[in-house]
Parts: sequence; structure tokens; C-alpha cells
Amino acid sequence: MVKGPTVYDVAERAGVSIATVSFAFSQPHRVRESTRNSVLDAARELGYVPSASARGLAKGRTGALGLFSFDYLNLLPEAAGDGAKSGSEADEDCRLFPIWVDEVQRGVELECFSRGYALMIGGGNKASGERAVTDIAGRVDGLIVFARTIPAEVTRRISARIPVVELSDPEGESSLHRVTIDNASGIGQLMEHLIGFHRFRRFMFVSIPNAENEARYNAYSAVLAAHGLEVQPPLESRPGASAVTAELIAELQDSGSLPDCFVCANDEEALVVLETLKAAGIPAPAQVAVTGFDGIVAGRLVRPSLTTVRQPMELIGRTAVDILIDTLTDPPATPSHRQLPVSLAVRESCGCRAQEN
Amino acid sequence: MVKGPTVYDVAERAGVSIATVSFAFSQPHRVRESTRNSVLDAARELGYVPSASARGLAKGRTGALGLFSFDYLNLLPEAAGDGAKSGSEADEDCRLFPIWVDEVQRGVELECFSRGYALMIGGGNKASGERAVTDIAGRVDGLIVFARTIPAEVTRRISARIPVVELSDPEGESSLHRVTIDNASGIGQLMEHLIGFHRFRRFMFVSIPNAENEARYNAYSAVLAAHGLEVQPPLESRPGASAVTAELIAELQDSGSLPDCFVCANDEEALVVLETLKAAGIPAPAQVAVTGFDGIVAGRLVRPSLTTVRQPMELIGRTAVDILIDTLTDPPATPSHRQLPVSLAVRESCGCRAQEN
DNA sequence: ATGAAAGCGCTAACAT
DNA sequence: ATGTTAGCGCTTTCAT
Repeated sequence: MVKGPTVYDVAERAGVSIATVSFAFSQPHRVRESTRNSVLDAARELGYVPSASARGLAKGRTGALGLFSFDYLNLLPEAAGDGAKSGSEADEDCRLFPIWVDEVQRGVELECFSRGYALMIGGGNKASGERAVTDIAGRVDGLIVFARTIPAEVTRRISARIPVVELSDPEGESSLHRVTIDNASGIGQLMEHLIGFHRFRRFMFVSIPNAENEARYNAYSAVLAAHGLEVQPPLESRPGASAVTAELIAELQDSGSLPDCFVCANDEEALVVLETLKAAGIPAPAQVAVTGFDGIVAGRLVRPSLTTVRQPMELIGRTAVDILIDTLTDPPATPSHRQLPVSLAVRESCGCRAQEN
Repeated sequence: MVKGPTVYDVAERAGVSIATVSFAFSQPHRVRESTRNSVLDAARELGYVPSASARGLAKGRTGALGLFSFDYLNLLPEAAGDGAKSGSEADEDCRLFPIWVDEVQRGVELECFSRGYALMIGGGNKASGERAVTDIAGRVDGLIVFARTIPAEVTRRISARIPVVELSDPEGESSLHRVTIDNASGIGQLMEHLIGFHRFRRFMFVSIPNAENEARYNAYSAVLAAHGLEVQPPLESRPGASAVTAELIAELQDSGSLPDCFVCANDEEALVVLETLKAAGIPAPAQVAVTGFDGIVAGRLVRPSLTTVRQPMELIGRTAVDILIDTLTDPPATPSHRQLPVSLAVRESCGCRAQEN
């Protein structure tokens, strides 16, 4: 744990200057082979590990990209505590991991590694948020953030210093690069299946209000309108507050106005709805169908398994990294915006038969 | 993307020295409130983002911990390509993510964030391995590595500079901190169930040879011996080479020497065995039972679901971070070694009935 | 309470 | 091909 050797130590041991040591590592062909070998040997013998801080300071680049992962875990106490009886811990936690964010993160990691970048991951919650994201911004050459996790003012400030990619929000601060998905197409495919194949007519959209969900709701409304079907205002659930959802659904049942199908803005809400229905003794999909959006792993674990629109999560992460590296290589005049396709995953909760899997 | 403002800019704007700017951030109470405010205002107006490189260089600490995640993806082509018909992509990839490593990583992330550290993630494969791990070692205050992913010589060198925690290997370079699990207890619980409850008598251990698996095999042998049961040498599978496993199992079948139960050294091998049996038309668990070890998510997705020994993966990650921070706070005289408990997860593949989930 | 100045370890001109 | 040297942006004594 003692202070490690530096270029100076290596240089001295190899009998050369520090510049030569530096060159031996960064531009091997620029130093005579014998020299290079003696430097490399000295480094090895000394156990030399270059300081990324020093290197970063000198070069003005760190060679790392950053991903700010919001602490969605604040929701855990609430989400884990109600609804299902807490069975084995093993079965509990899988509903919570991996979620959308985790799968995107994986794509980011893979792309970073294969492109030779290190990945700095930062996390935070409401309290530590701005501080944490600024901290990590100071450590990297480019940053990826999830939409709506940090104030626009903060990302704007950061984007004045390093390129920032915001993930998956149809709109937002325009100075940022952006990766989105084709919400309209996804909802379109889904509704086509529900209306055309299942012949459902009465729908209810469930979501917490945010830009992403609004885009999905708009696409949903458009499809219903195009089919001449009635459009109800969305059922506004609240993150982690499944009790609220339960109450709303109870009201619908009491008034005899349950829809044919609950179209949920994302998988996590759909899982809550599914659980709520089960608790209320309303059979799904027999009496009411339910669909999600995202394609998280948990959607395949539950029974009935969740019919949903699958996002290319790994690709989203990879694309963000690609944008960053491109931007670093040669800065584009205008922020990139790449929209990725989605695909329908028909499973059980819409009323289709169980898959093999 | 223009060069961002520095302490000098902030100092000038606030009409103070750079030292005061630094103090205003790091030791707010040491500067007069009015001064502090003008510094903070100036920083905000300028969009100041402190450089972690400069800070790290000056302080000798980066405030980040590292996790070196080996590129297990080299196995993908082989693993994904055979066996099951490639159904929807959705169903494919879930068998590969999240695996053990991913769940441990999650624990590392959570603990880092809650303790105020950033997390640097590095990845590599055989080729880039040493280079990549040295690179990330130069960026952090402490490093976590998975056992057997990098040469002992390299970790030793790095551990001379920063504390290193190696995860889950019963033995290894002794200069490293270490987090292990109680393999013997886990195998003991598992075998007790298989022998005591299911009355199995003829077992076959399946594994690729490594220290971890050897520890499990030894525990397994000990239990069998204690029950006066015959101990066969392990069936040596190869990572990703399920064809080999298939051949070995075919031989067993031909010679009429299929065991009552395949005890696999880990879940991934168990999944391969399960698939191989299915392909060979041998019903599991009806004719042959199969068990795993680890408790990865995929084990709950397959049918029959996998009976296994569950590791506290998140806790493993958290513990590693805890050791690192402790060590950074005040260096212990001797490397820490913490062993974590495991628990039996009885599911379908041993012959028990389907769970609710 | 604030400023001056000496590094931290490395890179990259520029010399030689 | 190799050496000299001036920073990179920040922290931290040590003065004032």
C-alpha cells in the first residue's frame, strides 16, 4: 500500500529520461527496441502502474466514459413491501433486477470495453443527485444519463464541457445527444395485435406521467381514434404506490367499467396491475388482458407472462457509447439523435397461449 | 465542447485566489460565508466542473473504486449457437444475462454509491487482459477482481499499490483480500436433500476444473463418503463446449450408467446438462435429477426450474467494497478474508414439485 | 480568513 | 532516438 513507483523511478532504473519512459509506453515504435525493453523491464521489476490522474491531467482526456445511474432503489421499500406474500427471497428480488436500466447499462459496458474505454459509473438519489453527477462528469470524456434523472440545468452545464447523451426521452434539452426508441411503432404493433387479433374494444392506459409515457399514450390514442374507438384519459398510477393503482382498479370494478385490456406504459406498471388484479380476484387475461412496454426480464418470469413491446436495450447502450466516441473523435456540428426500432413480444398476458419457454 | 472553466477562472471571477476556491468547496466552514457564496456563484455562472484528474493527482486519491469484469462474452458464440432452437431473441438472451458476475457487480455498485465512491468498471479478455486491468488499477483507490480472471503476478503487482479484493476462490494469492462463500455448507445442505429426501444413491459431479469447483467437489465427495456412497471422478465439461458434455452423457446412457442425479458445479453447467438431457430425450427430473450452484436468474426461467445453492451475490459485492473502504480508512496488518453463507433453493430439477412462482 | 507557491505524475513540444 | 522542460488543474502547507 506504499506509494507506488512513478515514471521517474522507472526512468532512473532504466537509465533513461522520463520522456523515453512515456514514449516506450505510448509510442513504442518511436524508441529503439533495446531501450524499450529496458524500460519495460524496469517497469515490470518495479511494479509500475501508471497514474491515470496524472495522465488525464496532462492529456486533457481521461480515456473513460461515464454512466450516471439513478438510484431507482428508493422505490424498493414500497415496491417490495406490499402485494405478494414475500416468498423465498430468491423469488422476490428477481422482480427488481435486472430492470430496464440494468440491461441498457450492460450494453454500455460491452461497447466501452470493446472500444477500449473504461467506464465510470456514478449513482445518486434526489439528495446527492447533482453533486454525484457533477463528480462523475469531472472524471470522464463523455457522459451518458438516463432521461429525467437529473435537472436540465445540470446536464446543460455539463454538456458545455463534455458531450452528453441522454437516453430515451422523446424530447428534452436540445444541446444533448439523444438515443430514443420508436414508441409510436411499438404501440402501433401492440394495438394492432390487441384490436385486430384479440378484438378488444375497451382499453385503459396506465402510466405515471412523464414525457416518455406521454409519447406512448399519444400513439395509443391515435390508434384508438383511427379505429373509431373511445379514448379514456390514462389511469395515473404512481411510482411504487401500488396501493393507489389497486384503489383505482377497485373503483373500475365497482362501477362495472373494467376495460378489455389494460395497456400499461411500461412493464413495471404492468406487473403491478397484474398483481393487483390477482389480489382482487379478477382473472387475467381471462377477464382482463394486460400489456407492458420495455421487455424486462421479470416480464417473462411472471404468470401469466407479460405481452409487451421489447426495446433493444443493449443496443441503446451501445449506441450511446458510439455517439460519444464519434463526438470525441470529431465533434459534429449538431447533436446526434438516433431512434431505434422496437419489436412486439406476444406472450400470455394478452390472452395468447403460453409460449414454449 | 470547449475547454471548461478551471479554478483559475472561478477565482478570477469571484475576485479571490485559487486556494480560496478550493477551500470553498472542500472545507466550506473555513471561508467566510460571503466569500463562499461569491465563489459558489461564480462557479455556477461559469459552469465549473472540477477535474477529477487534477484533484486525484494532487490528493493522491481518486475517490473511485474499481471492478475488473472479465469478458465472459467470449463464450457467447458457442453457448448461444447450439442446443435449443433459437426462438425469439427475447428468450435467448435471458439465459446469458444476468449471470453471477452481473449480480455481484450490482452489489458493488450499490455499496459504492451509498458510501460516496464512484465505480470504475474495466473489462477485458485474454488478449487485452493485463493491459486493461493495469489501466483501471491506475484509476482507482482500490480494486475488486474476480478470481482466476487475471494472472496472480499481475494482481500481486497491483496490490503493492492499492488494496485488491479477490472474489470467491477458496485459495489464491495471499497478499490479497478475499471474499469467499461457504461451499462446504452449501454442498452439504444440497446433498442432504438429495440423499435424505430424494433417496438418490448414484451421483455424478459435473464441472470444469478450477479451484472453486474443486472445493465443491471435495465437499461433495466427503458427503458421499460419509454416507458410504460411491464417489465417481467428476465429469469434466468445458466452458461453452456443450458438445463435449453431450458426448459424455451419451456414453453414460449407452453404457447404462446414468446416475440418479447430476450435481453440477455451477448453474451454467447445470443448464447445459439440462438441455443436453432434453435433446437426448432423457426426461429430467423424472429419470435423472440435476442440480446447480450459484442461483443465477436463468435458473428460475427454465423448465424444470433449477434446484441450486444460492450465493448472496449482492452481499458479496457489498462486502468487497466494505473491505476496500475499511482498508483505505486504516490499513489492516493482514489481508481480510470474509466467508459468506449460502442457502439451498429447492426447485423442480431435483424432482420436487413446481413452486408457486 | 485569505494568498502565494510548491508540488502531484504524466505528456508533448521543442531541443539536441 | 532521446533528453529538457513547461505545463495540465487542483490541494495543501506556510505565510500574511
